Amino acid sequence: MEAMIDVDQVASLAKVSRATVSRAFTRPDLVNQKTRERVLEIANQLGYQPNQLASALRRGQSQSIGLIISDVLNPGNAMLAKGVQDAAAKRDYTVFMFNTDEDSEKERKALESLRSHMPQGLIIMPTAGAQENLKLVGNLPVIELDRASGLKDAHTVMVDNIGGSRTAVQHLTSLGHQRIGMIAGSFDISTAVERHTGYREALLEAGIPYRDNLVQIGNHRDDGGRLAAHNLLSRPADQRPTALFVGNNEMTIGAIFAARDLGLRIPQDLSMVGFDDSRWAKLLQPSITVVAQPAYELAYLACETLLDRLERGRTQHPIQIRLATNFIRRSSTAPPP
Amino acid sequence: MEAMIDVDQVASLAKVSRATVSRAFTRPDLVNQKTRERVLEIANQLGYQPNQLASALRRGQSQSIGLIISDVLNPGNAMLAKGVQDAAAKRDYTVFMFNTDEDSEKERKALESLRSHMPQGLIIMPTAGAQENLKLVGNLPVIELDRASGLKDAHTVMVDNIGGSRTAVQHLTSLGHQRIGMIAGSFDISTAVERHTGYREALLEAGIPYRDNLVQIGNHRDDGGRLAAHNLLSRPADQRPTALFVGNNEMTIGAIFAARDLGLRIPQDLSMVGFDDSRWAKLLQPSITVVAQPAYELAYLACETLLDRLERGRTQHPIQIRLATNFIRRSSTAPPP
DNA sequence: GTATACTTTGCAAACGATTGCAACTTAAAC
DNA sequence: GTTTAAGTTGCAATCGTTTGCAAAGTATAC
Repeated sequence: MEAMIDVDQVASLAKVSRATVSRAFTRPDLVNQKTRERVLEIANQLGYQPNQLASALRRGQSQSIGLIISDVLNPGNAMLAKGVQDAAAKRDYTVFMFNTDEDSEKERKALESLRSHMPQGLIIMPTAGAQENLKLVGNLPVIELDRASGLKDAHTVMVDNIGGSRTAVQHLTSLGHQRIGMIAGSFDISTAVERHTGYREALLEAGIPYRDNLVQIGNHRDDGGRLAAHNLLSRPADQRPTALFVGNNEMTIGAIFAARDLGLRIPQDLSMVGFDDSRWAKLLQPSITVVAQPAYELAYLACETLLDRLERGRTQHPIQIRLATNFIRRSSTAPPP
Repeated sequence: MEAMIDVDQVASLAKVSRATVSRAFTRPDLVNQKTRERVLEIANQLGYQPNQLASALRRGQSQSIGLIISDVLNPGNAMLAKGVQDAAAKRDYTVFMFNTDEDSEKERKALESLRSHMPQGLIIMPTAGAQENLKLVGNLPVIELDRASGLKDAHTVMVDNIGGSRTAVQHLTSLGHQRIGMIAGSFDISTAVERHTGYREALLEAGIPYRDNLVQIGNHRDDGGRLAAHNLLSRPADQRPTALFVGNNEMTIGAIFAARDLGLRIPQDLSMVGFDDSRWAKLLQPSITVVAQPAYELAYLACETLLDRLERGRTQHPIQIRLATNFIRRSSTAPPP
């Protein structure tokens, strides 16, 4: 940064004290209209801007928040990042973003790094190790986004995973499917558990017995989805599921590849519903039926909630918000063969 | 943040001065081995971590950099963000990220906001207004990523757009195409100009006259691509291009939709090559031939270059790096009908 | 023993803002 | 005119570090 200009330079040019300059910026009501204009004018000419670092240090408010997500490369997460950024920017906060890649150790490092920057709050998509890791940040206001760490009294902003899954599976049962497979995420993540619960509930509701061997756990990435789908789909035709419900977007890609590998046509031979909408879901032929999440709104809301909490003070009870999902029927589902 | 522990608390418990505690962390060589261990031990017990704000203020080094990209929702940009983040994290810098959405006004605001946080450097994917906006940050070390603002002596890290486009169009001409259309980005962005240049060069090389009416300018988004493609593809068969080269990933989506709208089969009726690889390009049937960019490496390199420059001091001459693109032939190209 | 060099420590002044307090100015009330 | 209140300003301490400088301690050489 070039030779920074500080309050004193503005002050001396405006022939006032350092204090008055500061107040001209932060407490307009406390300084005479005329003086204030003069100060602002000079500050502007000099290109003066208060040093956020110094200000933050003195006031104990950094005007920034932390954002920890699993991986911006996942479009859903990118959406979350954007939502948080936009909401923060609107209220003049800046955000420090970190990626964990689903790795608790990276999460810990991120939290350590974050801590020293004195954020005023944190929005986090917790990894499996978050309960432990979050101790690091003491009583920093935290909002858990998209999933829950399991921490008691946590503030959470999530979607209705159970309801979303149930709708998806209801759609399949109502088409007449009986053998519906699921590719779930690993159960140390709350969303995976909830989506699986929704699947069970919908089956129950339709009077279809739940069968363990129709559920495969994947690693949340496409290769995991492909493996899991292979496992389910390479069974003899009378045991093979006629429909697949996949727990997240990346694994859905894997499942599609698996179906192609095995020469199964969607939706004639196999119906498919994924969780999370995406660019390609709409673009593929057939386009993929999905449970869409309001990711942007979710993140925006989480951030607003956090900032409200910061500015208006603590709330008594933990805030727990659930947003509804949106079922989008496309062309990847049909009655069973 | 909970009641923060500061140097003084550690100091008094360790029975040393504030200065020694500080040095135990930052200048290990200047403090006695034994003392140092004791201090660190106590600091650890207390969960002490130096306040980055205070440290940054005193040292005049914030240990952070700014990152301004156009839109993290674009997977290519998300990749850039990730690359920068990873490179920065590895060297203990944190990054402030802002999105401009290609809007110069947002860019200006981002720069203002950034400035007050005293970053030590900036990596920016400049908008059309960047030349003007960048004046705001004085002589802050800047690296332009992915495209050039046009500023004299700027440091840039970009891909070989001309070469990449040329290869793509050469591929088309070698298949026998004569009427090759292009959907270009708007020419106030350097990449759009360069990609168009590559297109011209390849045509020239193949002895095919350049025709202005085969080039359409799109708005970089899918709707722009769709519109532009409609314009080119709805011409009578003997004037309609038999192949399309599209200047970025989003517009390629639009072009694909347009082809579908018009009932043109890819690649039988129309060959298509896009710039930028993506999830869906591989997934679609037919899969799309593309010019892939090493986005992650590009960003990683840009960040390392910036940090080197910060730590090793100014370089004499502006750094200008070009990385090669990677042509990936898939199934969307074939000889003309 | 003293002189010399080298480690190791502490003191106190920065960094650039904000803010409680007190002093001063001006206007209003009587 | 004096008293009182409200509106403006400045002084100086403070936020939590880092660091130049000098003092103190320790080791080595003579």
